[in-house]
Amino acid sequence: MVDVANDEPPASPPTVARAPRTARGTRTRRALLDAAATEFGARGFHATGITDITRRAGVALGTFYTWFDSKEAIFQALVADMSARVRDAVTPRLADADSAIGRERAALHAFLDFVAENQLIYRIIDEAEFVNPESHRAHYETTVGRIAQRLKEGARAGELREEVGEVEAWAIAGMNVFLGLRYAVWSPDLPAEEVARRANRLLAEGLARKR
Amino acid sequence: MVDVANDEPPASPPTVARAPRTARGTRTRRALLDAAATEFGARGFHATGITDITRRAGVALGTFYTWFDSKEAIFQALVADMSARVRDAVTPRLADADSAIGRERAALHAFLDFVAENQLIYRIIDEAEFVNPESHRAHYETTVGRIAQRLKEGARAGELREEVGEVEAWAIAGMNVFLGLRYAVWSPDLPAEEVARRANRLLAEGLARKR
Amino acid sequence: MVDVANDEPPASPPTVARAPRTARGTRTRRALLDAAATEFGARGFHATGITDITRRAGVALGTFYTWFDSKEAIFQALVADMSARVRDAVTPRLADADSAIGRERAALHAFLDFVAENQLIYRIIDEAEFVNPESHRAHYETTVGRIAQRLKEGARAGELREEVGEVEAWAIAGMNVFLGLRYAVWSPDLPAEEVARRANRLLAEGLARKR
Amino acid sequence: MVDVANDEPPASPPTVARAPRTARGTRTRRALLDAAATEFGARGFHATGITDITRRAGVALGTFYTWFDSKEAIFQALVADMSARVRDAVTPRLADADSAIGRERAALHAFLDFVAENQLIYRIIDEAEFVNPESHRAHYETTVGRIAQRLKEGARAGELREEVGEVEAWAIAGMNVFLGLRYAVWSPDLPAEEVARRANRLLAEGLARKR
DNA sequence: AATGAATGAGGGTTCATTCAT
DNA sequence: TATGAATGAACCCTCATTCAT
Repeated sequence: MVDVANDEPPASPPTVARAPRTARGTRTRRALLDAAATEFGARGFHATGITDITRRAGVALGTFYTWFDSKEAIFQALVADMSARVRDAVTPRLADADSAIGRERAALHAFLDFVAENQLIYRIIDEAEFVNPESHRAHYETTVGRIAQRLKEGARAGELREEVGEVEAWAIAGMNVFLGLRYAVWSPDLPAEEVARRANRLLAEGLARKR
Repeated sequence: MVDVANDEPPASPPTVARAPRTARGTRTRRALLDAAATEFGARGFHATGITDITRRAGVALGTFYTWFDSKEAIFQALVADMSARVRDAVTPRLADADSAIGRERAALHAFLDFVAENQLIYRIIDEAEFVNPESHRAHYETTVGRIAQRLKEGARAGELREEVGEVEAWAIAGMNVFLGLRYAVWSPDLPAEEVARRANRLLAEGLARKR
Repeated sequence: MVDVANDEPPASPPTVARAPRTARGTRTRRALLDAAATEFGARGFHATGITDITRRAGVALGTFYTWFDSKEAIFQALVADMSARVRDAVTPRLADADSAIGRERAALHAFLDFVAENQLIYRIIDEAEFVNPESHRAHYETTVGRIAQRLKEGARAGELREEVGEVEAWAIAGMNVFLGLRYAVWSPDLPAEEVARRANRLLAEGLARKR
Repeated sequence: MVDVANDEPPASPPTVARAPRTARGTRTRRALLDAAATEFGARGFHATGITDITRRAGVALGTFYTWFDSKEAIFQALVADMSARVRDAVTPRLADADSAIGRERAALHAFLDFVAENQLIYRIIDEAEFVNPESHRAHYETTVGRIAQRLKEGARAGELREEVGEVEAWAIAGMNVFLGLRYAVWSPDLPAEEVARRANRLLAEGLARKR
């Protein structure tokens, strides 16, 4: 209610987080991010309290706010982090393949492995749709962009049909995510390799019986 | 507005909601479900308060608990309802097609139409993953079950490869959902028909260039 | 962060408080106001917690927010209340006097009595300058307006100098308030009557020695 | 900007602040006091954080506690400083007048000028009533003491009525403060000179019409 | 069945102060 | 002296749920 003159611009823009200026700060910030990943992964965004995070990180409650503006801010930082980690888990495995179709198989396989190893925290990305839609959308647009890029290269190389594009890339992303949820999170009753092989055959030749 | 009446005996345990015994009760219960669909769709589960629902339904706060045990209970009822509505929107359109592949095209097209017409409330199903995982999983297992069923029939009819099965069905479900999110919710920059056509060609013959 | 369509106007304007619809509600709201007056008066706005108020009122914490939007809202309501009570304590006493100058004496005397009887809670009005400047200013502008009105009438009646006006009214208000603080709140080492008599002589004839 | 240096031995107990032993220390302490004056003036005591002060002063947060024991301590130091500054602004102007009544006019005029030039930070003194009552009371008792002293001298000189004393001094103080708030802070719609002239005529001869 | 007031645990955030460097 | 990270008690407010009418 009280409103008086303020002759200064409001500090710095509300970016995702404050940058540490000391080694200790860097350590603490990292500990908070790791703890948050575990807690959000285990209980979800809404059921996780700041105290859950700080307790796991081994710091006092107030310390949280030294490094993050809010619960949403750390969540957003985590989504970006996860997004990068998925990419880093997939990219190097693409080199294993020597064809456009094979690269998609390698990508799915790597993705399934990553999800299996990070079952809980992987879901952070999907929860972002309901917590921080921007970062969720940003993640998937980037991901699909990379798939589309690969498809285009496959087409240029004469391996894939000419008109493959964004629609096909979104379709592949959807396939991968659902297969990950079903076979890496819910019930791993098929080996990742087998799942990747079958899905890849669909990509390669479709479902129709050969005449 | 949204018709969430449930004319079938509920598949879920009767703890979810109480059955009305008067016409007035039926109206009130319906009003609450409609209001909840709109509010959950617009703001999401956690940002929606019981008062948002009762205000929109035009009843007093306490009345909510005459009809539903909890916020989760009404959400769960809505998910079941949405699930049925998606099915009811898709099933009749399958008859338009005269081949196994064509049926998947019809299914996707119908799904995209449904999502476009129910953009906000459709997302209730996806949010269920983080609010009420059981109903989310139940929805997708049922949905995928139906797809798998169709694929099996296509195989039996000699149209599809022999070994199509669950993996392919999950892949299709994922494709459909992501294409819905991208082209029916986020930015409808391609007509549903075109999206369905391209995705269906992928299913029919894969991505590889024909030799 | 999540921002979705909202097709309704935001309920009612944030007036000072919600109007009770039942007798019980009226009682509760009154109890909260009384408790708040006592607590704010004793500890000041910032040192008073909502729990101090609800504890004294004998209701649960959450009940506070059934009747008031915020701590500031109840404070504002109290200032308006106090303002009216001061006026109601002073106005009837004006009739005791039969001259313009005499009316100012009666007013000050009544004011001193009021402050003495309500030492603590009277200060709420002054604290408003730093908590809710609008209501503070509103109170004093109204008060001074009433004084100025009386002075004008005295001038019209030929009792006071022609040009008495707003400046004189503010001067009188200041006198009264400081005399109240000093002789009714801090140390009542002179009877109200004596204080009023001396201050009134100043108003009547000034300080200069008669030649 | 604001000069809050205190060149005199502090009248208050030495717990209020630590004395600098180096030139650098002196500069830092001064910077903190200046920053605090600006911030407290602009936002009030409670809305001002230590970080607001240190940020404006250009020092690190921890440095604050090198020079002041607490937020209250620096506030108290500021009140004492403001009190001295008001006095220093008024005292020399008394020499302009050659009568007891004239001295009160000069005092009010000087006070109005001071308040106009220091609108925001002047209010620190009044906020002290709710932050640090002792210093607030000390300020006004000193101020009123000086006024009473002048009145006594006027009486001794035969210019003022015999019995002028403390009551009249409090009345004058109240007048001055309210006129300052109204005509120097809120809306300067009359020149200080005119305000002082009218208020002084009230002091000189009262309000009654001359017969 | 419906109403609207009452409940109180819980949660996110602030901020004066302390401390290790 | 200065720095900036760390601390944790305190606080306001929300909201799902209960209850008396």
